Amino acid sequence: MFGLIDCNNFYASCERVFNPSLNGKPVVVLSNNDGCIIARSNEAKALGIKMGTPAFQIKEEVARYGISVFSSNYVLYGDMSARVMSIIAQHVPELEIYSIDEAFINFDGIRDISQTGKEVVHKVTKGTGIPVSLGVAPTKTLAKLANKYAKKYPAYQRVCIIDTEEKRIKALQLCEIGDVWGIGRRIARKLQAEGIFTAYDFTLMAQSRVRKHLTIVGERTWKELRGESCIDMDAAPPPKKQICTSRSFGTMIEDFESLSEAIATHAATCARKLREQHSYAVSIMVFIHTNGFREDLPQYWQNAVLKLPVPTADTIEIVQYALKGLRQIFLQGFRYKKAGVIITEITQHAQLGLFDTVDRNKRERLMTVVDQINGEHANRIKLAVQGNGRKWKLKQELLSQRYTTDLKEIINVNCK
DNA sequence: TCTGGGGTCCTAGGACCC
DNA sequence: TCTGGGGTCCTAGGACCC
Repeated sequence: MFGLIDCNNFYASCERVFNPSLNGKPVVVLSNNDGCIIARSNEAKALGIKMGTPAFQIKEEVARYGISVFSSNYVLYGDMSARVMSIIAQHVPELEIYSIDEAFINFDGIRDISQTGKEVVHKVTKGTGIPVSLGVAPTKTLAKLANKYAKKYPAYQRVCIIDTEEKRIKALQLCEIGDVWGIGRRIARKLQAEGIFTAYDFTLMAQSRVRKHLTIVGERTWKELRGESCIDMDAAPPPKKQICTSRSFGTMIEDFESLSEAIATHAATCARKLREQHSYAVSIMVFIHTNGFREDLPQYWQNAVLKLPVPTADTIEIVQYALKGLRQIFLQGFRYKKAGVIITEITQHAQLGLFDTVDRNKRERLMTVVDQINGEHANRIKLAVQGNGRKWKLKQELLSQRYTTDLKEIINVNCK
């Protein structure tokens, strides 16, 4: 049996842990640059605040209902996530961290799943202050579904188990087709046009028709919903095949100087991510573009791909090549909104070059030391060309404190 | 004024090979 | 009317996830 445990309204819940006066009140968290809504408390959902809505469009509701609004605080959420995951790991035989707020659990070999499940949910909530829910079923897709019901119906007390044919069919009949894991907006619309409205309807389709119209991806979902497990546990995720770092700017920028600071910073982040998974970049892509929403302004979207002479994870080298790419595509006279670096080709083996002029052993030792220091104090060591980001940094006007990772921002309790 | 960021997988079609 | 067959690799685009 598979379990899916996930944190309820994770980012909003993190903000509440350190600010209990927000309990019972509507809370929303914004995307990078304070752009749009990416997390909502139940109270905010009840007010009809939709996921993905641009922040400026809900100004009126914020004032009228007293909604608390936060910028994303990924340092805080990442740390809270690690705490949640480590508590879960203490109670179950196998754990697959699926995203910042979700994990699959392998319940094989556990005698009383209901008892263990309830215990895990209780321990996490007690240990971190983050409410979680658990769904259990014979396949991952059904576990996702069970999780939805664990959240939706209070009677389940946050743990819902689909362990009989009767429960499986009931769950499928109550589930709209678009709510199934693996069925997105496009395919949901396509299926609805053919008269398929629930997950149950979908499982009654002929396998050949599913295969033909939805490819083997849809076929897998179809099988999983029928109780045949096709998606296994993946305890140690394989190294990434592509690594991307990009950001929109807080304000639009025009000068090459600021753009190169941003590109250098993103390239340095990519290099660090590469080293974390012990990989090397074979080729990289640099892109810049203007603000597509501003139809009144001249537009420019461009990218450059560069092959590295020798596969590398060296910050200095990757930054050099990224800036070379930027020089190839930069044009004066546009107001840029976003820039990024993508490592498009990755290898696990550093093949040395015959005409290589870089002392790679020395550089690797240097990077190890840099990573060590930056591991303790983020961004303490960086290249001068990365600059200070004053002109292009993110907009984060509503940021909460990094309560758990910075002594200077630790929670302050006044006892009178 | 203001609209996120980082991934994966699959397919179709073209280029190229023997 | 007629134009091999079978295979690989690459890329762009589409779909999905959180």
